[in-house]
Amino acid sequence: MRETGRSGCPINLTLEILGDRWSLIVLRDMMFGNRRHFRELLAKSDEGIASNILADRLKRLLENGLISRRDDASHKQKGIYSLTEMGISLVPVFAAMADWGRRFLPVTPEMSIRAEILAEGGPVLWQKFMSELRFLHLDAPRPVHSVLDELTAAYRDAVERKHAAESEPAGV
Amino acid sequence: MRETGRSGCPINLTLEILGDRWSLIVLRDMMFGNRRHFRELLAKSDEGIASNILADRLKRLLENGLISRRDDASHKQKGIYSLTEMGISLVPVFAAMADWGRRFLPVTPEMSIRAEILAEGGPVLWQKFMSELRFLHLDAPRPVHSVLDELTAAYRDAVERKHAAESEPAGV
DNA sequence: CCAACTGCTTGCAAATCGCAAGCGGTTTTG
DNA sequence: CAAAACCGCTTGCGATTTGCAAGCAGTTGG
Repeated sequence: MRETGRSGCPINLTLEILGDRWSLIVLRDMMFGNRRHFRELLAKSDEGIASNILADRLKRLLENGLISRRDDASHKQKGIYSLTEMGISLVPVFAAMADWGRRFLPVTPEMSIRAEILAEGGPVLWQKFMSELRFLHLDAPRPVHSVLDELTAAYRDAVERKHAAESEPAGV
Repeated sequence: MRETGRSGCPINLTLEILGDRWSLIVLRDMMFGNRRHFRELLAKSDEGIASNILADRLKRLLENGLISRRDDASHKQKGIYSLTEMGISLVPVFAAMADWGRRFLPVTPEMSIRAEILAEGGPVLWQKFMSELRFLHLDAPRPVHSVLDELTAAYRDAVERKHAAESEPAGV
């Protein structure tokens, strides 16, 4: 996308790789939604990325070393995308961005519950989550506790509470 | 730039505001370089933003509440841009991005010294820095210690060391 | 055999980008 | 006090990127 390196500033270099509307969305879905196939990333996204954009971003993320790709043994056409250590290391960035977003932007409660947990858990929880991602995406041993399950369960609870509240008569 | 909100996810909403190549560059220069005028942001940037892009980004950042603008009393044409609390609160995001960039991308040593200090200082240092930014950009009282001076001094030392090394004969 | 699905590409109009020049006005300089 | 420099910001324009829809060859499951 961009070929001319402008400066050696770490923030600038980070933005040259991730500074667009979709790259971090793709990584978010891989990281927090455990979406590993093209179609999963394409269809199950709340934001609706276009297929050509997704293909382009996956290519760029591959080239930049944030993700890797291998063939799915059970399906000759499927490819499985995995986070690399470089991609997994973005957890603190996501945590900081999500915490900022939930404090200053009109987020929905059920979408911000995971950001809240990550903010409260702090770096200790982030490290646990990163260990789990190394198990899911690399060949690291399984950790004793699943942060992803915890986050997903909290999200589902929030969605259920929302639906329950919506089906109740107003004002109760 | 973008008008359709896609989802209430905090990461998505953050990217709708800041997910482009230049918005965070502008905020970085205001925050770490204390650049407050249009021309300062235009000319003294290592990356060379175009003037129309800068004007557009300043407008968007104003609309989204990340910065404010007031007239410069000493110069009828100048406007002074300041970070709001919303903008100052991006310090942890910058720290996380800068730390990630310096670990995985080909940064130059003198440009990454500040990222290193911020990473080592952790949240305690970030809070000190944010207090200083509230003094510089809002009407908060002056803090006892200047993190910005510390960062700037370290950066200048690194630049001087670099120039000294370059003027030496090779291999010494 | 066939419908559904796989990752991914193509075509195209619209939006955005980077670059250069310029604008009316203000401040500094000689 | 006039010329030069500077101020924030806009305009024009060609090149790139985006969003959207459709489609492709190959694979799988019923």
